[in-house]
Amino acid sequence: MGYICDFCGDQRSMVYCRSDAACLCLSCDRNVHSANALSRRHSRTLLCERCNSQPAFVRCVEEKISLCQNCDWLGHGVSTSSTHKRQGISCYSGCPSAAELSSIWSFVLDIPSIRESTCEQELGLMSINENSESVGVPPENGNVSVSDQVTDLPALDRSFVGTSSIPESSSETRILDQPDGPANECLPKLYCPATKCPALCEDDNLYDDFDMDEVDLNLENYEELFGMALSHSEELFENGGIDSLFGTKDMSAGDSSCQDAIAAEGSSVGLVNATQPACSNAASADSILSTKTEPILCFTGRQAQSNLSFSGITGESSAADYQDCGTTSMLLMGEPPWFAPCPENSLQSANRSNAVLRYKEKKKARKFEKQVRYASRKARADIRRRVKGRFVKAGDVYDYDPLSTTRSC
DNA sequence: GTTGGTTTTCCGACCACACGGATAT
DNA sequence: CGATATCCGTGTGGTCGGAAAACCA
Repeated sequence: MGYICDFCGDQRSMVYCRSDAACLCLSCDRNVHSANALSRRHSRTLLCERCNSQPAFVRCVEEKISLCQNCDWLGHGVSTSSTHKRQGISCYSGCPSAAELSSIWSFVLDIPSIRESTCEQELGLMSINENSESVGVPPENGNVSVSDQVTDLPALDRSFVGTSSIPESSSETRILDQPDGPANECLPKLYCPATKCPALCEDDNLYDDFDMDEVDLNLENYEELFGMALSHSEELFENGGIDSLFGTKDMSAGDSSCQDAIAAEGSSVGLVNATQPACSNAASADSILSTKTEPILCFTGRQAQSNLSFSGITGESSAADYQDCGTTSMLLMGEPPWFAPCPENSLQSANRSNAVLRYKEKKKARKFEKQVRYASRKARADIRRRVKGRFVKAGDVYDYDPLSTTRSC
């Protein structure tokens, strides 16, 4: 596993894609993730150079090696090597060029295959899910931000390995500890711990059953259904919280993405509302984490409600995703969702009904594309002869031949 | 508004067999 | 300990049939 590219099986794998759970060489990474807009959004990071199977999240400056959390812990948890300087490794999406990769990972200049990487035509499509604050955004590269900040990762980072506690990175602490104020209101919006460091959640079984890719989190549906936080928050209060939302009959089991999406959003609104009066200290915030919605959505509250942070579940979700979601963004911005009731409730109700209608239509038209895991098997199945749709033994009579559409009987 | 019959939609099961992972040698 | 052989579970698509939903009188 690992080391050799999962796609071509030839080149040495360099990056890890969480969405595909695949180790890829740079060439295949570029090819695979330039296929379409969705694949471009896959969050990738360097592959751990020690175990060659997990995404790296730090670069040991002393040893010049990229390590996943586990290997970092094994290598730096004890002995004198624990004092090694380590540099956070950024995730990226899109199709970065060699220059862009070099800009975010200065150390990759040591790796010839990256120097050789070319994808100039895709310049500007890369986005970096940064481990630390952005320090510059080259105009020609849009949403690329760069940081080579070297940090000493505190022992605290390792303490949650194998536990179900919520990861708390140093950067998180840095953000959350900042004083409240207008200048900081935007920080939670940009902050997404799981995105910044996939490895932080990698060992956390808490998230094993939740995969953003699988549920295809559709933020557009959020806005359709939850465009008005007020009406929903009121409904949640009236109906006793998120359970009523989970029981919505409109949400068929097959449409798990919408269900999960709504669950996530509903949880965010509902929980914030329901717990807001008591959510003024760390203890109350922690209590949120113990609710049954924990696997779906995590909150990391530290100080006041304005510091409530939205924590993504997997590295796949990016800050940009949340920026797309008006309601969530509002929460992230620290604005109280329980703002004064609007006198135009009837109008909002009508709008909401329209939104639900649009959602239903959209849902009806929606088709889940089957994902083929093994192209070779598909190729074989495509040419196999059948009888009434069933495969038949080679040489037996058949009534359908995909190749010639002829019949033997 | 309710009921019963008809039509439409949805979804799981079925088939053979190459492939890949696990295990044994 | 690595290489090879063997075993066994998995996945693939078109069609069918039953269940559920939708529709209509």
